[in-house]
Amino acid sequence: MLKEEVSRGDTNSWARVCDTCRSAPCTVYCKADSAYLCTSCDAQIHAANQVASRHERVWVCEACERAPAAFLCKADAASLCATCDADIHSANPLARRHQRVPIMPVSGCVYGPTGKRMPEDDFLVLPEGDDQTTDHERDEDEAASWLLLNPGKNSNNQNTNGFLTGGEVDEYLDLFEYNSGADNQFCEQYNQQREFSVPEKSCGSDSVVPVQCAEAKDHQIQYQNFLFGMECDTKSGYNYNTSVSHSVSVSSLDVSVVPESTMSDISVSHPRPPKGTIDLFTSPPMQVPTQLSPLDREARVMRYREKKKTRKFEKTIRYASRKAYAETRPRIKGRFAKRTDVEAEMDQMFTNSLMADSGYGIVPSF
DNA sequence: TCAGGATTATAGACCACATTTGTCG
DNA sequence: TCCGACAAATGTGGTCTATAATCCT
Repeated sequence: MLKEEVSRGDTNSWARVCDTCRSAPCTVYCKADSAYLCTSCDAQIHAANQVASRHERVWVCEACERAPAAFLCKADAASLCATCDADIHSANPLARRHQRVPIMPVSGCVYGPTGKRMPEDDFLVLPEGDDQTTDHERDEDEAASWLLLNPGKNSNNQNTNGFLTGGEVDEYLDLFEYNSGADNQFCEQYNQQREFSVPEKSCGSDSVVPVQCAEAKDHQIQYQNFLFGMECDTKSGYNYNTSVSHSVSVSSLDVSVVPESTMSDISVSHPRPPKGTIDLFTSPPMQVPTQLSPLDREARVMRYREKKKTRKFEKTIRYASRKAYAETRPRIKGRFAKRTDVEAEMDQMFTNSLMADSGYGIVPSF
C-alpha cells in the first residue's frame, strides 16, 4: 500500500495522509477499503450509499497517527493503537492505571455534528451533521453524547438498573467498569455487535442518541467484559489482550475511599462493593436513552458543563484511616512535622506574640 | 513577526508516622 | 499450621518549588 507522508501544519511529520485526497491528514481507517481517510473524504465516500456506509472504520491513533486506534484511554482522552498504548501505558505505574477501553469499529457516520473527532466518538455513534458548527454547538453535542451515559438524577434518583443511583459518582467516566459477570460471552457478543450497522437516521427527535438501544447495550457489555480480562481473537483482527484489563484502574479517575476491611476482597477479579458505596458491580449498567424535552436537555447540558469545569483526576484513597491521620497530623508549611517540632513552633509563636502584644519579654509558663 | 518579561498552570518533592506487609523463630 | 514479635515498606495531605505554557508589550 502506497502511503505518502507529509508534514503539514501542526500535524507531526509522521502523520499519515489521506489515501484519497493525499493532502489532509487521515483521521480514520476503513477496514473494508484498507484505506486511511481524512474526515471529509471519509464522509464523502461512506455517505455515498448504504453499502459504503456499512464499512467499519476506526480512528487513527492520536499518538503516532499512523495506525488504527485500538484503545481509548479515558485519562488521556486519547485513542491509541496497540503499540502506542503499550508504550505509553507501560511507562510508569500511574500510566498503567489509566483506564482504557477497546475501540470498536463503527459504521455509518462516525463523526459528531462538527465533523470533529471527540473521544466519546470511539464508542458512540453520533448523528451526521454540519462541519460548520461552532464551538458552542460542539460543546452541546459533546454534552449530549454524555447524556446518553447519564441516567438522570432528576428521576428521583431511581435508576432501574441501579447504576449511579443517587450518588455523586462521576457522570462522564467509568461507565464501563465494574462488571461482574458474563465473562465468556465477549467474543460472541462482539461478533454480534459487529453485524450491526448504525441506523442512518437518528432515533431521537433531538438527534442526541442515534444508537439503537440494543446495540448500545451490546457495546456496554462488551467493554465491561473486556475490562475483566476476556481475550478474543476476532476476524476483525482486533485482538484485545488480557493484560490491558488487568492494568485498568478500578478508579484512577475518581476519588473513592476504599474501606480497609475490604481491601483484600477488592483485589480479586470480581470484587464486591463495600457497604455504603454505590453498587456498580452487580447492576446491568446500560442506561436506556429516553426522549428528552428541550428544557430537560438544556438542564442536563448545563449540568454537564458545570461538572466539566470542576472535574479533576484524583487519586484513589486506599486507606481511609491513613487519610484521617494525615488530615489531623501537624504540619509546617504543608509538610508533616514532628509533634515536638510543632510544639516548639507553637511555643515560639506564642512567645513572639506575647512579646509583640505586651512589649515585655514575658516567658510563658505552662 | 519575533523577543523577552510577566503571569498562570501543572507536576513532583517533601515531611512524620500509623498502618500494613513480610519474615522469622 | 498457627501465633507473636519485629523490621521494613507503604500511604496519606498541604505547601513549596521548578518547570512549562500562555499572555502581553
